[in-house]
Amino acid sequence: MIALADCNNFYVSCERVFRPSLEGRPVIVLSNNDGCAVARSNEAKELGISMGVPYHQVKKLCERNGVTVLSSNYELYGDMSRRVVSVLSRFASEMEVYSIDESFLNFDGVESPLDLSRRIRETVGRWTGIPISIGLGSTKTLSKLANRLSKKDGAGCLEIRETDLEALAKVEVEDIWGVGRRLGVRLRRIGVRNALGLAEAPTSAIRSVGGVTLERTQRELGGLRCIGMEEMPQPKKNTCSSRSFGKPVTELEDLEEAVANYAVKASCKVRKEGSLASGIQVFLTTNRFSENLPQYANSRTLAFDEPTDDPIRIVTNAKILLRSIYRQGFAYKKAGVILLDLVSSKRSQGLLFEEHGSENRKRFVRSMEQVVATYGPNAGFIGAQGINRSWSMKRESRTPRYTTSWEDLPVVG
DNA sequence: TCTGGGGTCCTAGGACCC
DNA sequence: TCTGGGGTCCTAGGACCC
Repeated sequence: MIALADCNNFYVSCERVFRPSLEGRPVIVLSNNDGCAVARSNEAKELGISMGVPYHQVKKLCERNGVTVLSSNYELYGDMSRRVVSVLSRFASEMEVYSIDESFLNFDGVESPLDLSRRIRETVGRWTGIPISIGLGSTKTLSKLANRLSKKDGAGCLEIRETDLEALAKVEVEDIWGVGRRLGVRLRRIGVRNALGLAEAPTSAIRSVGGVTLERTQRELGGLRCIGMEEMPQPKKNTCSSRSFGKPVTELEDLEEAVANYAVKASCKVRKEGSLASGIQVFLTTNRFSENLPQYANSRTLAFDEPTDDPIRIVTNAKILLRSIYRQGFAYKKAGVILLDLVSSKRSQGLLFEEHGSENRKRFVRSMEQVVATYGPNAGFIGAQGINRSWSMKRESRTPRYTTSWEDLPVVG
């Protein structure tokens, strides 16, 4: 038996832990740049605010109905996620942290999975303040399905069997894990409308619609395990840092500043993972929604002569790539840096003739990191990152970092 | 006016090899 | 007149996930 533990309306629930007055009221959390609604309380869902809707489309609705609108606070959500994971890990010998708000737990051999689930749900709620739902099934896909059904009927914990045809028929085809909008359309075209339909369709038809991936999903619905548990997070193959700008950017100098910042951020990520990047890609794009404005998007890639995590080298190359794709006369909306083909720093092959002074450079980077860790990001940065940062994103109503910053600790009494 | 960010996997097609 | 067969590797694009 596999269990999927999923936090309810996760970002909203995190906010409510520290602002209990938001309980029972409509709340939404916006994506970066205050762009879209990415988390909604049940009350907000009832108002008809859909997942991913651009905020400007529902702004009036929110004001009319007294919806509390918050910018996203990823420091808080990341920390709350770690807490939930640490509680969950007490209850299962094998577990896979699947996303910031979901974990799979292996319940093979557990005598009464439903009882255990109820206990876990209660403990997580009491120890972290986060409400969760748990779905049970013989495969990952079925546990996801059970989880969805449990949220629908408010049970909190629910088990599904592949033989329970009635339950399978309740799940719309595009709500199945692994079936998105596109495949949903194509499946409906061949008469598959829900999970039962997918489970019972001829395999050859499923394969021609969605290849081996969809065939796997079909077998999982039938109770055959095709997707294994991954206890250890696999090392990343690429890492990306990108942001939309708070307002359109036209000047190369501003773009260079922004791209330098993304490059530094991406280089920090790979250093933390113990990886080195073999290549780098820089991309930029105008606002694709502004149909009446001239559009331009481009990207360019280059390979390093040896894998690296050196921020100065990465920034230098990022700027070279940016200049090669920048065109004057466009209002840019977004840019980003992707570090490609990451390899473990332990297994990396160096150049035959080592660059002189590279040890010093490494020591320098480490010292810089310590300075920033101790005194904050403004205590030391590369000149190319700029000081004004007029392009930086909007984040108008972020709550304090209650659990990760001394200045933001909540005060009791 | 305003529309997120960060990932993975699979497939088809082209370039190239002998 | 007749124009092979069997591979690998890379990339772009499309699908999905949260």
